[in-house]
Amino acid sequence: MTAISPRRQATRKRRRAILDAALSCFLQNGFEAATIEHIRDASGASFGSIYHHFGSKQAIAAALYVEGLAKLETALQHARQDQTDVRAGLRAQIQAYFEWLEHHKGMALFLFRVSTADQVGRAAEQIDSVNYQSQQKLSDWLRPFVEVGEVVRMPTDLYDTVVFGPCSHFARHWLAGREELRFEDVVEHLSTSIIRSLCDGAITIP
Amino acid sequence: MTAISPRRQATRKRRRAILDAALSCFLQNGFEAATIEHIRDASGASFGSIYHHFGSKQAIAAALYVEGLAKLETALQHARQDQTDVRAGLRAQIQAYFEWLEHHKGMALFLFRVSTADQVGRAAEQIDSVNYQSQQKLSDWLRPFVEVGEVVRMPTDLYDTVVFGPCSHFARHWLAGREELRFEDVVEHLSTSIIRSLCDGAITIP
Amino acid sequence: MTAISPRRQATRKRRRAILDAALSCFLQNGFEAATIEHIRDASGASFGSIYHHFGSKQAIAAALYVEGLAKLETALQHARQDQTDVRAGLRAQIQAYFEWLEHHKGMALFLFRVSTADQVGRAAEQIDSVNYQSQQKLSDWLRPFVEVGEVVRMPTDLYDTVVFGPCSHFARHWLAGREELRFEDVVEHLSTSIIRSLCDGAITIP
Amino acid sequence: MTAISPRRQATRKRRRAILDAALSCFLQNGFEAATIEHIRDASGASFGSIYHHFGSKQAIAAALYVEGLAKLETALQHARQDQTDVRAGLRAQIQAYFEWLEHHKGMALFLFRVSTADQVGRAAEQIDSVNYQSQQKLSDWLRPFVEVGEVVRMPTDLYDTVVFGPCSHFARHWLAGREELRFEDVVEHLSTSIIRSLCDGAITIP
DNA sequence: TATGAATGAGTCTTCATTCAT
DNA sequence: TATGAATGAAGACTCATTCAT
Repeated sequence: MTAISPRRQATRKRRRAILDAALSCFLQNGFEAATIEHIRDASGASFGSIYHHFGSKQAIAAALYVEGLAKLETALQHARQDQTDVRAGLRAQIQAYFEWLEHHKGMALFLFRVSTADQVGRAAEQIDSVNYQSQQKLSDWLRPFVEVGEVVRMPTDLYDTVVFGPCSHFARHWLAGREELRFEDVVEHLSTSIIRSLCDGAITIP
Repeated sequence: MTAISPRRQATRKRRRAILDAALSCFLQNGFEAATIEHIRDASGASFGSIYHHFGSKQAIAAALYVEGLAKLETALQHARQDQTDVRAGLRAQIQAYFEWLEHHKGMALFLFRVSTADQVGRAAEQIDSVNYQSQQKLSDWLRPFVEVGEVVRMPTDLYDTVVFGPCSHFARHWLAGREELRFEDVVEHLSTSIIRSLCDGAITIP
Repeated sequence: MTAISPRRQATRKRRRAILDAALSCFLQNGFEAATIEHIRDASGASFGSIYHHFGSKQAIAAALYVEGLAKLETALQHARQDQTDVRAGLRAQIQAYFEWLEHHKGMALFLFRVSTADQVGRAAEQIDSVNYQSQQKLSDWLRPFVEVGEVVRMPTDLYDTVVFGPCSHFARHWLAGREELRFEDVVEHLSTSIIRSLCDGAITIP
Repeated sequence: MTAISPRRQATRKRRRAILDAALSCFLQNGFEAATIEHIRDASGASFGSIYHHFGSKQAIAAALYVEGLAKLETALQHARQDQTDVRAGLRAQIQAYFEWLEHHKGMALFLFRVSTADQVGRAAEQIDSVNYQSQQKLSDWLRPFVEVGEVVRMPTDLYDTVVFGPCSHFARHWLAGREELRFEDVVEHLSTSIIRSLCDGAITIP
């Protein structure tokens, strides 16, 4: 529909190339160890071009982070969509979470690293905001089930903790290569465990 | 009892001062951004002295990490000790975990950062090992309860995930200043939730 | 009279905008620190446009310098014009000098800076020439008075020194914000002082 | 008397070498064009050493400026010392001024450049202060003569302007190679002119 | 053991200028 | 004429580490 000028098109490609190269470089040896020169070589762009588009190394990482988290969030959103059964919905989200991780290992590793990084600096607010929104979406989806008593009531913030706490904990170890369990088993066990922690014993409407 | 020579005493003090200064510096702007010069200024030691005692910046961080994790592990061990009731035992550990965090915020933050850092380098093995042992101790404590059917049976690795996944997830956010819930409430809710996920529905010997 | 094509008109406006923006930028942090990008942002022109009109950063500064010095020279010329009394004439020039400075602080500061700059480069000759002409005009105006003995005879070059040396010296300090004297007082004192140094004791035709 | 440790001695030499090299480099093509690498090559110090001792390129220039101005000030002080006759005293100072310039052309040029520079930044206060003190010393010396009516009374700040305004004005041109007058003549003419502007017509005690 | 001057490879970033559209 | 993406050489500055005293 919307015609995109070839100029714009080229710009977009450049940004993409830089982001991809940067992710690869950051994963190789970490953010600090990655140099703009590496990114330049990997992306085919020039120093000037990189700075023209992003302004700083930090900014590249931030852009990458926001993009990655948005994609993960989208995957979760898809899994949640149209789920009318809590248990099935939770299971679907957990499965989607691990599937996304499996298919985007690099980005996933990057997300974990950045989220605990000490040097997000200027980008911190932006990142906090994305995190917060993500948390909200889960609790929004759960609310109706809480209202009808199918899910235990607790402070809103904690739903994210209870659902994705175990998932991310395991994922960190797994991405670091410290786990060798079969993926399906983990999804199965954690789903069961998480569902139990949220739904069992909740007042069920008879 | 053991008489400590004043020489040894002084050495110990120096090391302590350097470690404390280093932790403070690492927390300020992160490991990479912290410079030996900052640590020197904060500790009162000289370049030479710092290198005499630790040999490298990495080594300071490693020493700090091992020390911190050991202390946390000790706290958990204390909480587990002599607990014969699973639920009470789990609750005690979770409470101990959060209490320790509350009293050692700086160190806790540092531990989280290092554990996901991309540049642990030489210290990686050491760190992995400490992590692994910590995981084992929890599952060792749980085993008897699993045997008697009070706790759900699942792959050994996952107990750590199910118990400390939610705790650490919340703790990360809390340490980053993104949470404002009362501490007791969190312990209460998470304990209940975790216990439910592990114990409820398990075959209880009548 | 002369009809100016709208094309020309636009061009002139652009040049003006760029020059004004450039002066402002140069004053902000100095010639070196000012970037074409700053000038672009301040002028509303694009990189390409700026280079189309001026060709280089140096050239912008040179254009600005020549324009400024010409204006100052014009002001002095006006003050000199038709003055048949040395003392009144000197006083008028000194007053004109300070008045111009007061009304063109930015440009004045810029002129001082460029005139002592170490990097005038290509524009050096042009600048020297303008300076030289200015010096000549003063001594030309003084010559008749020297001939009749109303003004002390000294090497031609020194008249500029004796008259504008004190003025510019004070002006530098004043523009740098290091002086708080009332303007009229300074003009008064310096005029008196300068006139005395040039005229008193000169052989007056009875 | 005071024994200086060889360590201190070496440090002093290093600083000296760096300052000398820097002055030479700054004069070559100006402050901006001079690179730390040039200074390193010219001084024999390393990058690190230069930064260890001065911290920044700016700081080197500032140190150089303060040192230079202090030396000039000392020369003037010497000239003033024990002068009980205003005219002789003024003449001595003016002569000292030009002699110092002649023997320290490089430093003199540097002083002029820095004093009108636009990028003194952090060092600005320090420089202002030195300038101010220099001004004060002249007016302090003149005060007694003003009191007895041998020198015209005017705002304190203006004495510096009236005396050194013409001198520095001429010196700038001369250092820039735009003047070819014999030195003694200039001193002679300017002294006479300045003395006349300050002393003639002043109420002389009969 | 303590001190702090010295080292120098390595980084990020800047910026005047060009040129295809 | 206008635009702004691209270029890439160049430079200031950093910092872990060493070592003579």
